[in-house]
Amino acid sequence: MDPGVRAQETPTTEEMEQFAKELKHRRITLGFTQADVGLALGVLYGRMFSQTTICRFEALQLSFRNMCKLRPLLQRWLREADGNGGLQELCAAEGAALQARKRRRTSIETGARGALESCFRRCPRPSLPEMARLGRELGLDKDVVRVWFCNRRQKGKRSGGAAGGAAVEAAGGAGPPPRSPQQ
DNA sequence: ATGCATGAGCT
DNA sequence: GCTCATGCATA
Repeated sequence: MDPGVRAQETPTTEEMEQFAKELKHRRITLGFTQADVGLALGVLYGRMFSQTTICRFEALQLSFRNMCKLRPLLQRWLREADGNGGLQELCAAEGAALQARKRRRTSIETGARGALESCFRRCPRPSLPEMARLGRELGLDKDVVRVWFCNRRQKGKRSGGAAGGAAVEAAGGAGPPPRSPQQ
């Protein structure tokens, strides 16, 4: 009764950093851009990823759990890519992306950003009324403020660079995530 | 490389 | 509404 094959074990932070570094190096050596890799994953798995995601993976700027999910795919891409003689321009253009969307990116003034950061330090999770008030003071829409706080919290959960935090979890039974009763 | 945003899933 | 995974748009 030898399990032999164990259910996917959680890689250590060191292994993850090592892999991210190797991926980036080989990717560049093979002459691929981050966008190329994202597209290749689409061809190999039917699941495409953006340049942004590949960039964040290499920089360890995703949550540890997210990194664990993407690693197997990137590992296989690495195998395919360098096992091919080292130079293949597969999947050049998948029918030329048809971009009809033109979403605009809101730009928050430097001053307002500083104010938001100050508030975040005091309270990372302000209530809706408070965010609305803050928005009024800064001349920002309440939803812009709400989204800003959401994104700010996410940044604090990144793997790389984030030291002193809890990058290790789920090792046989993680307790229930602490949930604060929001209104 | 990174800021602001969307959408799914959960509570 | 929040968290989480993900990406368009832009610095």
